[in-house]
Amino acid sequence: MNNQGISGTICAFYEQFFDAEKKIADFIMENKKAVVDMTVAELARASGTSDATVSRFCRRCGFKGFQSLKMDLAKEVMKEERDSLQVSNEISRGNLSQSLQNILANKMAEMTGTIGMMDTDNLEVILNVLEHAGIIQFAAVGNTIPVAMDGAFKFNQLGLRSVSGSIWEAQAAHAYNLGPEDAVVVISNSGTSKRLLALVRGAKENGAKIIVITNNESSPLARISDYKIITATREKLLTGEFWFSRIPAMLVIETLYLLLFVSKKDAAEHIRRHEESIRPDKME
Amino acid sequence: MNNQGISGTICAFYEQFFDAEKKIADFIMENKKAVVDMTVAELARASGTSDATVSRFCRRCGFKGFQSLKMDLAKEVMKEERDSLQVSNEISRGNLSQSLQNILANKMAEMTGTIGMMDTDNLEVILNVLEHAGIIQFAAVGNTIPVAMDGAFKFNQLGLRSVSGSIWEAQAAHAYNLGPEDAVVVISNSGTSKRLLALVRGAKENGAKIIVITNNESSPLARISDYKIITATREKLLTGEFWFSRIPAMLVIETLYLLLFVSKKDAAEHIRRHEESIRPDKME
DNA sequence: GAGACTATGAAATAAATTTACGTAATTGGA
DNA sequence: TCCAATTACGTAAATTTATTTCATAGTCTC
Repeated sequence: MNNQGISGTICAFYEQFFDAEKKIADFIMENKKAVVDMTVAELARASGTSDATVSRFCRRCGFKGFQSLKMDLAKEVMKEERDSLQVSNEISRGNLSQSLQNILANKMAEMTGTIGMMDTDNLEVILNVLEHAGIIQFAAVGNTIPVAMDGAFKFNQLGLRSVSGSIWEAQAAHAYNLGPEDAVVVISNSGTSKRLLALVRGAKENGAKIIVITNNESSPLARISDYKIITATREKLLTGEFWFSRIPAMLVIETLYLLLFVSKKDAAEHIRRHEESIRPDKME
Repeated sequence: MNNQGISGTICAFYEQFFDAEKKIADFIMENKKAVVDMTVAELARASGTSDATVSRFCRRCGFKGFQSLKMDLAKEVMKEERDSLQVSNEISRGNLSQSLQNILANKMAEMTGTIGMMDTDNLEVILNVLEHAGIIQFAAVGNTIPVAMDGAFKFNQLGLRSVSGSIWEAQAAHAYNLGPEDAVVVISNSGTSKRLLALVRGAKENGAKIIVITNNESSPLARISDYKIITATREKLLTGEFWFSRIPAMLVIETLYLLLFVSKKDAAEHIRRHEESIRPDKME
């Protein structure tokens, strides 16, 4: 059974092929992409040979049959496409298709980077803190507030008491009421927000544990916190100017959520009840 | 005719599959590599269904037939191999390192699927609508509200007037005030929220353009909307139970944002001014 | 509980692939 | 030059594989 690319096989055996087989080989090499959607009969006609020869050709190349060869060809086409796909930061309305691929590549890199930088020991400790916290406050300012809200939503669904808010004063007031058994998850790309820093200081004085999700390892917020998770946001690179991607922070939240979900025994039941509660708004 | 990724397609259509079709979908997702070398009959037996159902399944996913689906699957397997993205659903506290990789792989697959299913012509039209809208309302309910808020934040930064809110009544009241020059971006995984449907109907009666971001291609919201972008959320498969990933929807928002950013001449200036306005809260 | 509807699998049909077989062309030895 | 022997290759039959049809069992509705 063949397992190493048709092109290679064809080239290696080319001289041993009979005349009709060479015709088939030539046609495949010239029209890989089209052959993927052909039947034996079509390929036979297109290459000026016959069904039988095509079928025999596949066997002689080491494949189980025509379908098997086609599967291999499909993979090869994909491989070549991928290789010729150079990831760049170019985004334009002119070439939407390529721009989408570039955006995707950048987002994938952000996610890979974020997960890659996670230290499992550190993560383990953070998960423990969260699991045993009295209350978890998700804090953020500006356009990161949606991520904090999402965190509170998700954690409440798991059965972990959580709060968040869009008004800084209210968030701060709440933080000042926390105690040693509680935890604050601060989300801040830059890690330099004075308001979040004030909030964190207040919570810390009361003994609450501080977990920060930030893009900036050595920022004031990162330094003051007990535990940190560093994200790999790269919009600075993408547009040359500004941060705005919420995806890495969101990924961190979803990751914590998933890991807590699998270890918390009653999590599924909590989620089921939540789903039940929102069912009346759903159709069907 | 389907042109991108089975995983994405399966995730997007999963809810509208019948029971037997879900069995097939599940089996394919779990055994991609093996399915590439299977016949219809083999897949039917392996998934506990029948030949007829498998064949119908391929059609319903948008493929020309079983062979066509298999070609696509072969390509996808290759793509994942190249990215060394062996998507596994195993998540446990026991092996954090591996679990992180599995979570990452799933998230990457969600993103690849979501971007892959985007049709550039459709996207072009949507970008045009957004660029020329009088006001853009981002609407959502429940735990998707953070995504809508993020959308409004980002679009305002670009200089595109946008609103969102966390109170449904207020969102609905606003939607009823829109006119033909305005647009509503509705975000709903299931696409079945009665409240969002009511909101959309109101806006539509006033002539506003409706753009939906949903995981469910044939949901009531998707059908009533003028334009749709389908996401490939796969948490149903990941935990076997519930949807909760906001990342695909967020990716759509960020993608629209980036594409509008590069085509809108004054976008950079708008963002600069916004950054300036929040500087006082930043340290250093 | 009767009637309409529909999801599904068994069986029939259709399509595609492989195998069997025959032919024509080439080779080599008288 | 002519007659086996060989063999590359195509036609057509056989087989495998995929799709469509149709009957049924289950669900929903009135």
